[in-house]
Amino acid sequence: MTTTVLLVDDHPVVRSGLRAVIEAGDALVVVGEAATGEQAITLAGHLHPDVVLCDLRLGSGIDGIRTTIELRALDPAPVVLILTTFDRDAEVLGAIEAGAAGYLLKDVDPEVIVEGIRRAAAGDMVLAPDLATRVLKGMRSPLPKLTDREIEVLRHLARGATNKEIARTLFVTEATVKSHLAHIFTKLDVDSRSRAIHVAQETGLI
Amino acid sequence: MTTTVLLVDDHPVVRSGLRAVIEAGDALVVVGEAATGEQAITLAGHLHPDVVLCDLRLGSGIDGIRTTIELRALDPAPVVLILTTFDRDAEVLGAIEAGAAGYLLKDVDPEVIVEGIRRAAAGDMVLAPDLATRVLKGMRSPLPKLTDREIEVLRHLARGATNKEIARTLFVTEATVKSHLAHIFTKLDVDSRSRAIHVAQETGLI
DNA sequence: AGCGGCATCAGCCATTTGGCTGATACCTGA
DNA sequence: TCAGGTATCAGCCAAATGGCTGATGCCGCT
Repeated sequence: MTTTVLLVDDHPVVRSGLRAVIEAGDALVVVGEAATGEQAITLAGHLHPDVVLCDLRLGSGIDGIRTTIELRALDPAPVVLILTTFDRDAEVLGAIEAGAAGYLLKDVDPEVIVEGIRRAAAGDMVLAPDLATRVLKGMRSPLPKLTDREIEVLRHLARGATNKEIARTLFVTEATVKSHLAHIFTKLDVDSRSRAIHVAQETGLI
Repeated sequence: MTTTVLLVDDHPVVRSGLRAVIEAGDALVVVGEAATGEQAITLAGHLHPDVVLCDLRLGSGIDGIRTTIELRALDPAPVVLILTTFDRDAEVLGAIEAGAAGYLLKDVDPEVIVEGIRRAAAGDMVLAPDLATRVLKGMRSPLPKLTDREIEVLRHLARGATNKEIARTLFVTEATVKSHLAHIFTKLDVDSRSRAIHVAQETGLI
């Protein structure tokens, strides 16, 4: 019984590499490739692959998490395995919550990827070893929930804007910006804008 | 006359993909693969490839620019073609200054990569279209040269450290840290730590 | 109708940060 | 030997930042 796989990655080169790696064995067969999340959803609806191997970052369109959610809503729902370069906490959790069966880092050896797909197809949870603890850690101290406005302020912060500049851009007073910042600092458990930026980038909040 | 190519990328999957893409035609042959810059330099010294296709980000070891410099110091020196996902100004310039014959973005189609290698091997300069203007723009305002100490301070800055913390870590007084920061700010043409962090990240300084 | 969350704003005050000027010491290369 | 770059430190001062307390209006949910 061969397992069918759909590849989703915005880089043609990576797709070629995955295809080469996956088809080197004979238990897996790549039935399709998609460059965007939208394409992946359409293709999966037609091809009914057993497993979808999906990059988290998909360029301009919808991201891997959104794609995962849509894929899992299909009937029959494919097993979704997330593949990515970075191991940001927020994204690990996001992917798992979205219904992904696991999470592989791109810098692992081919056989690990193949083995991951095999195990995911069998219904196992697949996590890169150094990620398992991270996920658990994340479970213990769930990501702080920032409001949309706070995220917006955070983005300006990360671009190096001063309170005054942020205030001007958002058409509010500096007092308001300071208020948002105070909340952000509390939620992120930091006490300076620099560290807030750092934490936000670390956890993938922005 | 076939052109020999050495692949340098820390992701096995990407190497597989590049190999598949490159060897699809018959004008190019991949003679080796390296996962790190150090490995690339050693291999290039033995294999004497015509072209080295090198990722800018190589994980933990030396980066693509450093690798380029070392490769260009070999005799005979291979043509170095930089491949990467991001089009950061600093890195474009850095790579060109380091002697790279060009710069390709990873998200292009296979044939563009093959064509790029062919042209680089022929002695052409290869720049992704949307990068040419960027390079020229960058030429006008060359990258500021920071000292080692300043880079060190900048890293701590980017991790959100206060002046006091940086001072403690580096075993100097706060006055010294402030002095370094003043120089950094002047060189980066900014006036706040947040913006310094942003510029440093944008330009790939850290 | 009331409660909680959110976005908005204000004032006060201590700390941090950044601009400026200037000094010492070391090292390297002309 | 001298100039220039680097790293180190100091003091002064203005501006930005962060902590605190508190207030208003809006919206959605119960």
